[in-house]
Amino acid sequence: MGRSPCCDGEAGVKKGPWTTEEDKLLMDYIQEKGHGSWRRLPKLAGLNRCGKSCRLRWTNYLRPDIKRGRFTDDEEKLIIHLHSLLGNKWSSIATKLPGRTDNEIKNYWNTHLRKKLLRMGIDPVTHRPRTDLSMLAGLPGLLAAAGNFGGSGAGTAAWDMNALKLQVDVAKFQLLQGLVRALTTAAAPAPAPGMDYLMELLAVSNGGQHGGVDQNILLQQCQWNHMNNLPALTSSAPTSGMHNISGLFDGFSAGDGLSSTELGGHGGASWSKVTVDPLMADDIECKNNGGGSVSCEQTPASSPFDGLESLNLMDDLNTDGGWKDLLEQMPWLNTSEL
DNA sequence: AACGGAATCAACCGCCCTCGG
DNA sequence: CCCGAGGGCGGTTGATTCCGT
Repeated sequence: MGRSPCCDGEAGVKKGPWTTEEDKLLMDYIQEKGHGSWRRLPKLAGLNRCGKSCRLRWTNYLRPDIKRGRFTDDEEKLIIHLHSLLGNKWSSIATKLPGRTDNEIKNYWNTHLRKKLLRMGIDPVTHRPRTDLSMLAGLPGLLAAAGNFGGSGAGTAAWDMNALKLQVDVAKFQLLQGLVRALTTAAAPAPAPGMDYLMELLAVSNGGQHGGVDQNILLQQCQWNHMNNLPALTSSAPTSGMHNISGLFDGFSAGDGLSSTELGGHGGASWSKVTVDPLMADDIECKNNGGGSVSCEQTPASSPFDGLESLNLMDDLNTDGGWKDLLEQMPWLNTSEL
């Protein structure tokens, strides 16, 4: 089809920043007569601008229902979540944030959120850990060196917190999270061997300090009982928007750098193949099969997001013999749910 | 105080889609 | 069905502001 002829060949049409006089002319005209045809509007309103420029100025700046000022935490989380589902569909995302324009959201994403995710080790395109799985190769060695995993109870050997801090990244964090979840639900002898150590690693990887993560919250998040402790990834009604979605982040926003989107949205989904889709809002059915085994069914064929959040931890584990070896030291651990 | 680089965001560009003739 | 006008969208630019040195 080619380019629109709009604004082409209109020599002498003004470009650049709008003056207050121009703003007033545009506001007055639209408020009195509506915008009608954008192409004809500039002439009728007495503006030396192209229609497209007028439309942009109105929709992104002059419209009376535009909300100004900082994005709230809830808005920020909603944008991240919607972006994980919709990608760069800024106009679609904007429809879920009343008063915000697609341009504003796009700018905010590019200047703040994208960088924030990158800093957290999350790929802003895929919303998954920037997983260079080769990085994981060293972890079993780390574990072996640091603690006495296969043997008698929690590891007690001295280990270098700072070295671990450097080496345990977000991807590892998620695998560790998986292990902890498995540990908490398997029919393990009590106390679960290695549990303390893994919790310690998680704390380190999440902030370098024991207090980096509320371990009770983490434990809750990791437990696998009837899936009741999973965040409310879906609801059976058209999502109540902010409320429902912000629930995904409960308990994980306290300045630790990782929200439960990362913990629950990715980690959780990776276990259960739950499709995280508040827009489609399909029901999910989970069945407790006993013995820590839970099966879930969802994903209507029509969902455009089928499989979007699916990721099989076992694939990751199988790519690395070291992890296999590690798991073999925990024979009581049922990995079938991974 | 001056400077330079980084961050911000309004505005523009160009492609795509829809719809009516 | 074809074509073109009009509008919408996502990507990019560049002027301005902020911030560290």
